[in-house]
Amino acid sequence: MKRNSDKYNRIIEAAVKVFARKGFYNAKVSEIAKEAKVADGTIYLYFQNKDDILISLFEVAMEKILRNMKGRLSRIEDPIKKIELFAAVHLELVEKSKDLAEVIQVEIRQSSKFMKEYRNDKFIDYLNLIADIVREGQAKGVFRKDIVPGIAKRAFFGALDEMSRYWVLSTRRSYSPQIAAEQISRIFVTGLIPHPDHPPEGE
Amino acid sequence: MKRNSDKYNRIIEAAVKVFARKGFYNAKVSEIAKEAKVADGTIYLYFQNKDDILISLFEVAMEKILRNMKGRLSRIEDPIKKIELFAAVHLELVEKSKDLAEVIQVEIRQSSKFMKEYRNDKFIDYLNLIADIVREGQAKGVFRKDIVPGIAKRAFFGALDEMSRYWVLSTRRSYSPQIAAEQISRIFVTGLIPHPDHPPEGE
Amino acid sequence: MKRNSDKYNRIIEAAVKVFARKGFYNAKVSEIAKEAKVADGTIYLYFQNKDDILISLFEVAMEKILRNMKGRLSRIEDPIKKIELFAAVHLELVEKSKDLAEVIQVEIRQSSKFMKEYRNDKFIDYLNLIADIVREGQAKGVFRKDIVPGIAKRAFFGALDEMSRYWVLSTRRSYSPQIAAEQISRIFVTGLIPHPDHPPEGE
Amino acid sequence: MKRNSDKYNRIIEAAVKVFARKGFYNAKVSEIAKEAKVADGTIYLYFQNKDDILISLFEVAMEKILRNMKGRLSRIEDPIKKIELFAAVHLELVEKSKDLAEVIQVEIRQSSKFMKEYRNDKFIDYLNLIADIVREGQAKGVFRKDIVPGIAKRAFFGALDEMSRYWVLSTRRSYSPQIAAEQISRIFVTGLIPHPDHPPEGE
DNA sequence: TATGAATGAGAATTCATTCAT
DNA sequence: CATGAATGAATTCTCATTCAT
Repeated sequence: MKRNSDKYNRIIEAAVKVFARKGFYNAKVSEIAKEAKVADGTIYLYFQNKDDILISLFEVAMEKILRNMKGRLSRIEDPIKKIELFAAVHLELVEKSKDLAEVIQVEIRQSSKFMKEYRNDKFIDYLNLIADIVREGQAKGVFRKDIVPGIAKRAFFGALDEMSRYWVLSTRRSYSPQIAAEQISRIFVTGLIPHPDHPPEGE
Repeated sequence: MKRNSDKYNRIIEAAVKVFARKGFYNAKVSEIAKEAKVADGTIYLYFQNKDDILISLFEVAMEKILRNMKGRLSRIEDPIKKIELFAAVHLELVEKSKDLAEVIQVEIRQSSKFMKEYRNDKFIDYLNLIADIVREGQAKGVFRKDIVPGIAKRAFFGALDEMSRYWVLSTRRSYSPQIAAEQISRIFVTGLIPHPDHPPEGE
Repeated sequence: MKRNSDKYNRIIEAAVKVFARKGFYNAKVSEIAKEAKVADGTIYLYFQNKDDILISLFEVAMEKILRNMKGRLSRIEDPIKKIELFAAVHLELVEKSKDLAEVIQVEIRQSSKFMKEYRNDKFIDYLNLIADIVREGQAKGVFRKDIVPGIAKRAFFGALDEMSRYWVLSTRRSYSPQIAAEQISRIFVTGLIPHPDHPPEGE
Repeated sequence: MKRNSDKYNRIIEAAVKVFARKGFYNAKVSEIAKEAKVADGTIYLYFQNKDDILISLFEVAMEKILRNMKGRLSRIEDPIKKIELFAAVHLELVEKSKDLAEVIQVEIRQSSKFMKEYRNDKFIDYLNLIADIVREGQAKGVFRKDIVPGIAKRAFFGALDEMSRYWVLSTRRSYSPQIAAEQISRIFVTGLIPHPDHPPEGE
């Protein structure tokens, strides 16, 4: 419904704030309404129910994130640089949109309800960007062929995601997104073992 | 509370099942009681409230997991083998205790409520097992020194954890725990780039 | 809360009936809702909780009683007649509003909870109407000066109140409010001992 | 059951404390048990249920109070002195046994439940001690005959009782029991109007 | 479209009472 | 007699959702 209305977006934005603050189950619809400066009932003109707010919020956000990431990746050739870019962009985004990151991280995943009943295509697409990079690297002979892209994508995403969770849930933050991104992509690209062809960067 | 009785454990086990099936917020205390074959009120002789069931469950489980993992790691010297073992043991455990894994994954680690309000020492200890391996490897000159253990531990754990989430939340399972563990530790140890000293697949 | 609606008053009136019938602790909120013909939840739009219903009920009633009593007393000069009037009005009110009287009598007083935690200003004001009459009488030389108004007010109110309790809690009623009021004020004004200047009234 | 057992009395005494502290409805049987240093179940060997504790407590106490008051009154001839004695003894007792007084006052006498359902003979006997004094005074020509003893007894008791309530529920206490007793009996005996034969203050 | 008062289903928790030991 | 772990009925209050205005 009316996805472009001003109120639709206000409600989404309000929901991001409230869900991040309270968590999905402890957030009240009336609180979102208040934050969005609309009446409680108005929310039900734009969303079917509370669940639908969360799902819509997620889809709208992932749509944007996905488009952005695709665009940025398309301008690069080197699979290694793509991996590095993915990490950097992902963690910057988390850094810039803390509330949104928290909701996506915590609330969407938490609801086994959603993850089980709801086919999370956008998220799968996002993961597959990584698998595509890996496959591309393998085709180009840059990446080793004994790594399964379907596992590598989860491993790489999981690594970034755990870093995000740490930022999102703890108040302090020991490492900058740049450093974290660089470290994580370095581990993935060259591994923990010293690599003759790839001496550590910047040293 | 009187932890002597077997009722305490029966309730914990019932809670694992019910939380895994329904999620924390959709699980009813009376359902846990029924599953544990005790009266509703009995639960409150052993736990302060619903939250306390979840937290206790987590602590009891992490205690055991932590002790087991420590024991297994202590019998190995080689940091590379330790990384491989960690991955294998972690994923086997998830495989063996699906319900428990799901509850820990989804309901506790993903819960803003619990992760924000409650100091999760056991989990931190678990993560630090990884940091310790990395540090040890660096000290022995086996691992590169430009990797920050505090980031590596999260990256490695996150990779395993995302793999688990996939198993736990999807019904099908494309890869065996053994293969996943082996792949993930390979990526971490040697990276995506072909490594002259470490040809693929243990040859 | 929105006191404009007639629902507020309907709930108060329903609560008076139900509390009188069952007592505060044995009254169910759902019963009050039913009696007021509103949904259970509606009560919580107008009152914070069950306690608040009782307190609000009390304040609303005392407000009215206090205003009425003040108005009636202000039209009289003679302190003796004021004492007589107070007794008459108080007991008539009890007679006319049995349920309300019972709730005020029994439920509010009973709750040590309420009487201890809740500063019962309206009731104190009501008592002080009596102290004022006594003081006025002493100033005018009509009442003896060796009586402490702060004790006399409690003695007089207590006498009326015990009479009320008797009516409210027993089903039968041996004496009319008029006779009781007249007897009690007579005792207070002239005492038990035959008084030369004040021969018994009406004989 | 076993009214003379040590435990019976310990439970009664514990109940007095707990009911005074929390009120009947907010008092927990287990709390009484704890205070009495017996097991929860033991209470049910001596009392049928929670109500029965309150009623028994009341009967035991009234029995004693009644016997004491009767004994003291029987040693005096003058009805005026008897009135004075009654007031003094009643208020002293309240003073000495605060908890007990509060429970009788607030929890029993103010309880619709108990006062409606339960025929309160001991209390009626106590009130009738006053009626008897009045009647005796009237027979001896000391008290005026136009006062109805059945009303006077409630008025006098109510006056004392309101004074007690004040002490019991407020923490401070403005007047000593002696002064209050003396004032209240003075009002009852001679009234508010200056009385030629009875100048103030016992002269 | 927008409102927000009203609804009422639903669930956690308490605690008097029981009964096996 | 005494215990206290276990029971489960019972009730307040919340909050997503509706619908008359």
